[in-house]
Amino acid sequence: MIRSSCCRKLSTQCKTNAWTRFPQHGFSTQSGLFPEEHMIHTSPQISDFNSHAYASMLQNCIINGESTTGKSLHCHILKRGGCLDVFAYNVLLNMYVKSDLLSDAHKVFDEMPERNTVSFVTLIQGCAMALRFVEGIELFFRLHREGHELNPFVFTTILKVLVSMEWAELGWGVHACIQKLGHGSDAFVGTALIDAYSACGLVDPAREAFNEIIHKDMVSWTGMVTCYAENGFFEEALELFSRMRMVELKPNNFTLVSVFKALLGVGAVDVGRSIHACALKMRYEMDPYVGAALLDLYTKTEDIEDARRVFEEIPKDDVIPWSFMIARCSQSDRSEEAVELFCQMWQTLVMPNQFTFASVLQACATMAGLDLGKQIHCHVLKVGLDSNVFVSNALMDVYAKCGKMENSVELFMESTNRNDVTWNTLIVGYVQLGDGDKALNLFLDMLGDQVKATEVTYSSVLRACAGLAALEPGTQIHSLTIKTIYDRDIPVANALIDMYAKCGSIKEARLVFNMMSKRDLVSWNAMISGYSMHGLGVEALRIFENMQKTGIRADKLTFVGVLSACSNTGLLDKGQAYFNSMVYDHGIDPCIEHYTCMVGLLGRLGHLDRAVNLIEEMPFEPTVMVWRALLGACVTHKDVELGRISALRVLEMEPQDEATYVLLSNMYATARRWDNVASVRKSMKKKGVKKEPGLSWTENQGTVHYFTVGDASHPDMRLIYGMLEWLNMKTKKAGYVPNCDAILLDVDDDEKSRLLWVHSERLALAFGLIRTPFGSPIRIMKNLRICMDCHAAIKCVSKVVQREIVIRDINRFHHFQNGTCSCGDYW
DNA sequence: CGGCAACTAA
Repeated sequence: MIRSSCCRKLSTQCKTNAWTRFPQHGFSTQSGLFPEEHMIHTSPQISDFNSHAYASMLQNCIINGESTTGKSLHCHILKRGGCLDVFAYNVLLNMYVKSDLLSDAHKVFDEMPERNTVSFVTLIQGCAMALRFVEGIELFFRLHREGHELNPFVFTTILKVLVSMEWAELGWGVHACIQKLGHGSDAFVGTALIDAYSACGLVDPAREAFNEIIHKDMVSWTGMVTCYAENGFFEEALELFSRMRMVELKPNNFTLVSVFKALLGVGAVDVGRSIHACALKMRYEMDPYVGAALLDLYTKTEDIEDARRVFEEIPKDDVIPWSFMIARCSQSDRSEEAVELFCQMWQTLVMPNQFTFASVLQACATMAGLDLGKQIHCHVLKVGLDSNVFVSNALMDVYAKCGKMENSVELFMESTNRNDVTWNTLIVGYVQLGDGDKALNLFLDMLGDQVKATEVTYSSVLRACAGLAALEPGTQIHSLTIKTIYDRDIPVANALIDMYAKCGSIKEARLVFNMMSKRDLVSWNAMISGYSMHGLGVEALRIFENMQKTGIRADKLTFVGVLSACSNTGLLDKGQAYFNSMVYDHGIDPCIEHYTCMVGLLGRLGHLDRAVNLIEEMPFEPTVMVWRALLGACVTHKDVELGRISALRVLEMEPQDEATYVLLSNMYATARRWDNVASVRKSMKKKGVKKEPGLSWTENQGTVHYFTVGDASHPDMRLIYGMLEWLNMKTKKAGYVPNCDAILLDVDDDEKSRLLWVHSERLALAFGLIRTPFGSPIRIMKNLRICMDCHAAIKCVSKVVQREIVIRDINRFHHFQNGTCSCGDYW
């Protein structure tokens, strides 16, 4: 009687707690799986405290996922002071484990009057589900210590835990134990072993485990096929699959997934199609995993139509097929399609996840679709995924690629989750927009924030250095890459070659190139165009010939380098031959850059008529670069009329291009057509052409020293002007005659000569001569084309002072040495 | 009363 009243009391308690708060999980009369409330009091089994009845009711709770009901049953048992048998306790334990209530499970486990192997295995499962692997392992040891039976269930369970922990050492011990007990022949244990070895990439031991299984079932075969497929043994996977069919085991959906993966690995799409047909016959086409594997197969082999067909067929109530298609479209340059799919998905009410957003935003970034990006940004906020690091990185990338760095920075400032990609996105954004200074500052902040720089970081900041022609920072970053071993990364090494070449250290560039153990197309292209921009055409062509021997196929950019090397060096026959070879041997359609090189090459050697013919013949509208190339040739070869036409074409496209006015004026002056010189000056004034201030700079001991024309602001100015006086005297003696045509101002020749000697590049040169040790090269950068007279003067200086002088102007590098320049006086 | 295998990926 006492028991009964307790029970009544408890049942009302439970009713208020469970029934009112969770009506949907309460005692369900409709399901018929649980007795109605009054039945608890009247049921004879329960009043007799029948463990078996509780066990079966708890089992029903597990099947139906009714943890609340299970809990109240537990309450009943406790209140009645009842003592279940070990079987019923195990079911109770399992009920808590399956309801993700590990601490309750632990409590039950501790309170059980006796435990058996099943109790341990059940709790270990719970620990594994809650990712508390160490606890699981401890229970395994305790099970062993307390002398419970080590049956196959124990091993399948513990092997799974070990795989999750990636604890191989203990795995071997467990395998030894399995063999000692002879459980290796058990299909379940054997398959768990296969999976464990597969996860470690140990295919041979997995195969041994497979061979030991006496009665191999479907799962064992599939496990082994999967092991091969996962570890890149695609042929073996397919071979085992066909053997499996010979023993007349029908593959299931699991098998098919691995087979499709293996087929993708060997690129056998056609076989894939026939197995796809089998899958249809076996009605597995609606399995989401099979669907995803098929999408994987068809999208990776560029067979988008088949992929689309699969996609149309399979169920789309899950985010994965959508994400899959969107991701693959974004990655394979079908951004519009990716966006379209995203819109469709949005309408089906399937919730996009972080992957979906990251992928569709990637498509937006590729398309530079700002409005679209903003709309998706709104969706991201709505869904609350804006704090996800992948999504916010992708958003930052969209804004950066659309040139909206301020928005990108804003997101960066707000972000609470940052990783290396976050920093890289911003750095790459600045580099792409040509803001190298900001990129480098951000790199320093990144290092200060203890974020590890990656290959992407290094190659980007090196690109920034290349753009800024900043040799010293570039060299420092080079040492950082060596320290972190990232210098062995091909893109980083390629960026180093480019950086050294663009900073004037072509020898260092070659050194990096030589040190590379593996080179790709970009490495060769970087080296070829590096030599080309330094006027070392013969070296460039030698590199190109070596490249041919490696079997790496040349592309458009390779030939831009090769042809500009010919152009910069004046190798007409070779240039023509390479141009033909490009078209006929390499099957590359010439683009406007190739034609520009050829126009420059013909023009440089005085074949102005042929250059004009080529312009007329080429299948493109000539760009400003083409006309500039022709203008340069006209200046050199004193063809005033053609030069005038070329200059007008340039000015039509870029009316504010001061350099062109200067060239035009110089040309007229050389031809002594003074009235034309005056009209050029007039039209410059009329059009309000702003002279871009000429700026030259040189690095010295970590500081960049800038000079403008006639600059007197540098602290070493007295020394610099002293040096210039001395150079003036020495070069005059060595035969240098000032070319006053380079000065457009209407002043007398003495004054013109004086003005020439305060050109920014000469100030920088004088500073370099004062501040650098004898014998070391002097590197100067200029933001405009080097002036003709400076070019002549510096050639002379290089002989007088016996120093190598490297000047990078807006077009190329000039290596002055012993009275000559690597450009051969043509640039 | 307990155990083994498969999907996207910035």
